[in-house]
Amino acid sequence: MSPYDPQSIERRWQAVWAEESTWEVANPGQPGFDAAKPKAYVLEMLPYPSGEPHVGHLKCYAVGDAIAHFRRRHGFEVIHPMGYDSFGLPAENNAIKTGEPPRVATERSIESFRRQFREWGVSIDWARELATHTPEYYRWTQWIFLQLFEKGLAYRTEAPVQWCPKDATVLANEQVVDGRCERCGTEVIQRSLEQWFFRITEYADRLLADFEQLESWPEHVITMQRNWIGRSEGAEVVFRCSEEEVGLDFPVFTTRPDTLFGATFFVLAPEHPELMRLVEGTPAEAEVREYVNRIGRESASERGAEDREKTGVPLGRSVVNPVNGDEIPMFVADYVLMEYGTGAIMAVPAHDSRDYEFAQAFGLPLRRVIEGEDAEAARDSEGLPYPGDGPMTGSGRFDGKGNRDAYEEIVAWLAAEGRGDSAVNFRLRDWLVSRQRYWGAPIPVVYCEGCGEGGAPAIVPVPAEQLPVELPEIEDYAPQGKSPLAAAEGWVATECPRCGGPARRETDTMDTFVDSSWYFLRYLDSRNGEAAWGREAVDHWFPVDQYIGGVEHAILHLMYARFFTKALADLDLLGAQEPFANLFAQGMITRDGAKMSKSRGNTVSPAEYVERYGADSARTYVCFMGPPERGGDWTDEGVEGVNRFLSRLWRLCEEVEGRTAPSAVPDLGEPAARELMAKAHWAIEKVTRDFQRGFQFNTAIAAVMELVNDAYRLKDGLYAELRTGAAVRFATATAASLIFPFAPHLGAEVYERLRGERVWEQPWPVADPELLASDTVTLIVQVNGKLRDRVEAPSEAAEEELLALAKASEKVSKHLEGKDLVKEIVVPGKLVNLVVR
RNA sequence: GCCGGAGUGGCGGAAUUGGCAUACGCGAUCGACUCAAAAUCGAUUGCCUUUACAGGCAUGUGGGUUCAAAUCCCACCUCCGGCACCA
Repeated sequence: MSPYDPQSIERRWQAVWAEESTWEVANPGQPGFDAAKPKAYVLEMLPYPSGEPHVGHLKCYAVGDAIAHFRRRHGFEVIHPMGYDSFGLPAENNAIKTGEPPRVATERSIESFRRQFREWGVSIDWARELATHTPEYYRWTQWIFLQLFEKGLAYRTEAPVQWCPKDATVLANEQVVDGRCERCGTEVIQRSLEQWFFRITEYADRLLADFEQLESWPEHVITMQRNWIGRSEGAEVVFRCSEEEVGLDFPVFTTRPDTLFGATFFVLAPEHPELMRLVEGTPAEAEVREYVNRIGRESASERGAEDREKTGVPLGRSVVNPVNGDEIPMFVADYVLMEYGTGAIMAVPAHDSRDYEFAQAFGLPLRRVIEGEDAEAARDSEGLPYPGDGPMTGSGRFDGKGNRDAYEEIVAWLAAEGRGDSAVNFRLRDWLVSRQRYWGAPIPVVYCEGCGEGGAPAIVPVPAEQLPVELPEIEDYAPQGKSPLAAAEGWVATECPRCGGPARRETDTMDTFVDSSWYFLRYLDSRNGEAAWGREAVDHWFPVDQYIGGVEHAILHLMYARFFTKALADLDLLGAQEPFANLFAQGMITRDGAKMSKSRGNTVSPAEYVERYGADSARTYVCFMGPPERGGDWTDEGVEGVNRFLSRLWRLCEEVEGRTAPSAVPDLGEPAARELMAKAHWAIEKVTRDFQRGFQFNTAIAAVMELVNDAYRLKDGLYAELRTGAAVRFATATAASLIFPFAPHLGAEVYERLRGERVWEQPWPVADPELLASDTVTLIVQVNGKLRDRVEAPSEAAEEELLALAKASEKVSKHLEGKDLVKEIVVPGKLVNLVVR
């Protein structure tokens, strides 16, 4: 008997799958396309190729591959492609440090990922492979940009933006975490720059509403996106700064129009565009200017600090409260944010904690307009600020009404007067997509003086037939506040496609999240040189039936991809509104309880384990560690345990092959054989159910382990007879069949040896209900809910019979003596509970 | 502060959704094989009392519903994740 040698088994099957292109599927209209088969699009998030794959990748693709195999064997035509998200900052930063062109490092890394995915035995349709940094791909990224531009969904404007001084680039709001750059951790500063945006805010309502259309997404991912979009309902109300002063209208957004009568002052954000106009030439000007400059120099995290004192400067101006005509003083203060609402607020210190703090600091009056539960206390300023509900007070004709009712009436009244209206506000900002970096897809527009008007050059899109706008080779990748592309003079200077005159290329590139917002469409027709995709292919395969990836992309990538899908559907380029019907968010693997990082030195290299124990052990282990949606701590002992199980299956196979006949039919008359057969069918049932109920792979694998353990325990007694030995062969082949989605190489090997067939071509086994049902049941007999005895009973027995058997037990009757039987509960085939007093 | 998720052995975690709590794996202890080790195989492994038979107590805490609760209800505690001066 030879020992389990994963290396040779795995090499053998990988060669078969590569030679036979086993996992390639045809598109509609292509030879080999089977229209009768239902389709399943199984997709894992594409990797960012940097260095070598890590355990997170192993887990993601192990989970995804198990699902793909499971669906295939349920009769689905499974499309399971792979690609690389190969543009991005790390490759470029590496280039700045080492001088090695990003393309070279990236392609080396892709080669390593590709090789390892093959070594892991992942069932990928390699004919569809793509990389986002190739001109064949980014040509279409640029084409999509132009489609959005034509629709007005891509636009260029000057805006205050988040700027990372270290990476010398603008960041999307989503890439700023705690006021720091998500990538390098440097504190972000605010700058005002001309930038390209995608109008994702136009889709805010649909992005919220269409959660309904999703089949199965983790609740917390939906919640995170919902929080991020941050829809709030309220009213926009106009406060006017009188003609005698400056004659300007200041709209504010409020979620509490019911507190309008309580507004005692008014605050503008330091970035508010009308701010300087209000104080120009007044005594307040110098102080306001100094305040604004000081705030401008502060970082986002300083400004957002938790226990920050309220600061501000009075403007010496006032606005009129439209509900009561009161003149209230204006301030500038940094607790008001320009990015949210209108950058101006009405301050109601009696009912808002932030306004309250500011009022305390500046000695401003409070005005209570909603009584709390305790009307007595409401007379003085006890319990303020009060955020709750109650009857109105100090609000003219609304006094005495509930504040919720007053809310509606006040909004209606303002609308009738033309001083306000109900309004909805979102936290979501438009998506800033331009980056002043080299390693990305160039934005396909040129600036033409000749076509421009009034001195400003015109933005002229590059015509689709001239795409791609290829990224030029450059020598210096270091950013100098503008894109390194700006230095490639020969590339920047071009011809205007509209007038033929001299023009200059846009030197910014696109955020890599743009590349990954549509790759799942390109897979469906990745060799198409005429279009981004053929409509027939997309209509057949799209949307993705099962998407798998880390939670770290719960907001950014997933929301951008949803936005793209909707925008492309609106352009009639595809038929679906949502890209991912089902989402599975895998948990993170840690080592020694901590996140893996190079600096901590606790990284796990999958290649090392694949070499030592085989890909099957490594893959099965990451699925067995715990529920895959949760994280887990990697231990070497754990991998060894799984390896032990697989080699036990291997030894069982070797033994069974030599000691049983392939054609023998298991004898169900022999109790041990029957027990083992029943166990095999129980395992089929269990694994199938665990798959269907949210990919509970840990328990599915445990069931196969149990089956193998039982086969091991019973085998020696069964080999004696040909017909009973057949049960061991059956159990072993079944175990191979069930473990195949996790350990495909060994699964295929064992199955082929015992059955002479390729396991992936076999339908998923179905449990025989007759074998699952047993002749006898073990009756659990309880007295007053406490376990007293276990009694064997025929499974067909009637209720009275079961009761009689239960009472006949010696242990039970002991507890019944001298007591009244109050109630008898019989759960058929399971349990008898006798209630006594 | 708001929203979401979770608390079960020494550890990762099971429990057919109200019916034998702790499957499976790790770790630990003992034994077989061996000159020895590795590998493998077998046994034990929630806590307490008991030589044993047996009994009692255990699913974060306290209460409730029920013949029966890890599971349902109420209150509380703790941990993790997301958002947060968002008007």
